Amino acid sequence: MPHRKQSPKTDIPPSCGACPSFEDNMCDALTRAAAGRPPHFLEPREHTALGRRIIYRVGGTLDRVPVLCQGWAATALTLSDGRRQIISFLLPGDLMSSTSIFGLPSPCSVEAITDLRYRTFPRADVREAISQDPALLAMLSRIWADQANLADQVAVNLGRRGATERVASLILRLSQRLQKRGMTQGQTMDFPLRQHHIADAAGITVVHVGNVLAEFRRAGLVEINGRALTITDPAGLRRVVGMP
Amino acid sequence: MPHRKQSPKTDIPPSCGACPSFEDNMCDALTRAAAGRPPHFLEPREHTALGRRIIYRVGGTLDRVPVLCQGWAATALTLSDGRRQIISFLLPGDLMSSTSIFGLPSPCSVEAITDLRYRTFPRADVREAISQDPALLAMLSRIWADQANLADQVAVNLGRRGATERVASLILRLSQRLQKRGMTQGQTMDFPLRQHHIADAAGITVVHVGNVLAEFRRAGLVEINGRALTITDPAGLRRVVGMP
DNA sequence: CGTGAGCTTGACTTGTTTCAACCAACGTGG
DNA sequence: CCACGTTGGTTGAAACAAGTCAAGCTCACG
Repeated sequence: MPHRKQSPKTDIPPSCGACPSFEDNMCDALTRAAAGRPPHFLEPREHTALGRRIIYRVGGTLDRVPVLCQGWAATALTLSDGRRQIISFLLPGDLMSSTSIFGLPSPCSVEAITDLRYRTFPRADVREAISQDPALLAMLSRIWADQANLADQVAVNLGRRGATERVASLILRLSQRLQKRGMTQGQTMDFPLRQHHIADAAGITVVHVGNVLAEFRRAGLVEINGRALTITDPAGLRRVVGMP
Repeated sequence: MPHRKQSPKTDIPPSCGACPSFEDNMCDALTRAAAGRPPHFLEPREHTALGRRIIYRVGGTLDRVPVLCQGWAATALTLSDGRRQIISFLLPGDLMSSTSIFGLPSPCSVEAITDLRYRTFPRADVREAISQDPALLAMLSRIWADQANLADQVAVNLGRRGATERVASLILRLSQRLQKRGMTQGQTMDFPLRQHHIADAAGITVVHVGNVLAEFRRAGLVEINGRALTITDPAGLRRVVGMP
């Protein structure tokens, strides 16, 4: 049979620490919250996953709270006829399922884009830590608010903007989030997304994504080489989405 | 100058109690949480607002937590060039701004559709009640999960469905939410939305909304008379959104 | 070397927007 | 009371954005 292997030559380095440090990194916060507690309280479990794999299915409940440490993932929803919408991209340091904290069913599936490394914390411990530590609750509320904010932006994008605006805003938003994590080199960043990821996130077809990106390249706005993306004209790109 | 009056012949009845009782009604929950507490703890303030008025602006912070008791409102985001996206419709019993609980800036504006009655609770008290009562925290988490769920559905709708599907799913979702509140009479419900509200929520133009609704009427799916909407063929409408 | 995943390009079709005119209902102010 | 302006809805024709279909390309893998 033809090649079914998912991600051939990858070796995932061991242990956290690759998890970038930034405001509201749950991995950091929970690890710190475990200090001075009984031995196995909040003890994380380490996991890895291959690219393109579905990690959590929609509607499922988890008894551990997962935090992404390395690699890119996406949360998505698929209609019965196969149409797919990517709700958000998960970057290192992101909580992978906020509903898991309260044992509620997940509203969307989580899928690996690249090979991943992630940790899971026992739900009961997380819940206890949150209800005892006001700072943790405040952080959780900031994460919630952030997600709501993002969801609202996604809604305006999908509902009220054209294809070029959507793709531009997607790239800009990713760039900002990566910058916060110190994962950019100047205007260049690691960019493992295939065009079909962009299509499913922007709510347009793969073919059209190709056209839009080609247009951007011709206009000297962005440059994509292999798995790296460079924003050659940040101001121009921002002008595309109407944010001068 | 011509008539600037907003809602001519409305009289808003006094006091809560119109607030429908259903799972996760914050108004109820907070009122119950105030029982057996010092006199002014969690004491609500009553408010009214006229239809079409903006109640809270995007980016603002509130020191009181608002809960809608009567009437319909919408949360919306407007682009600099005037394009508008309605994120969600607020129905009686809904928390009007979940970020207000933690004093975080609102990601969207809140606008009255009909004349409204709503109550606000002091933020500090709400926060204290939540951190002391696990049941309240659990309820908040359910509300938040519900909103995330809704946001995800909105994203699929806007990103991956056509106009007719979007409008149908909008009507169905509203009908379900009203049913939960006991605000429907059979398949008929009070429906104060104008076509431009539907347009801004579904991410299409007013003209096109008119076309889609006319098509629904011709197909015998829904009937709109004045301010009442009847789903004449629920199964048929569900079939439109691909949910048999 | 063969295969499949991913990207590019072009021609054609479809869905949605835009523009425009028109009507009905309603309040308002002369 | 009537004439007027506004809001909300309806309809049709033309313009446009995006989708679909199809072919050809590269490249990494097995």
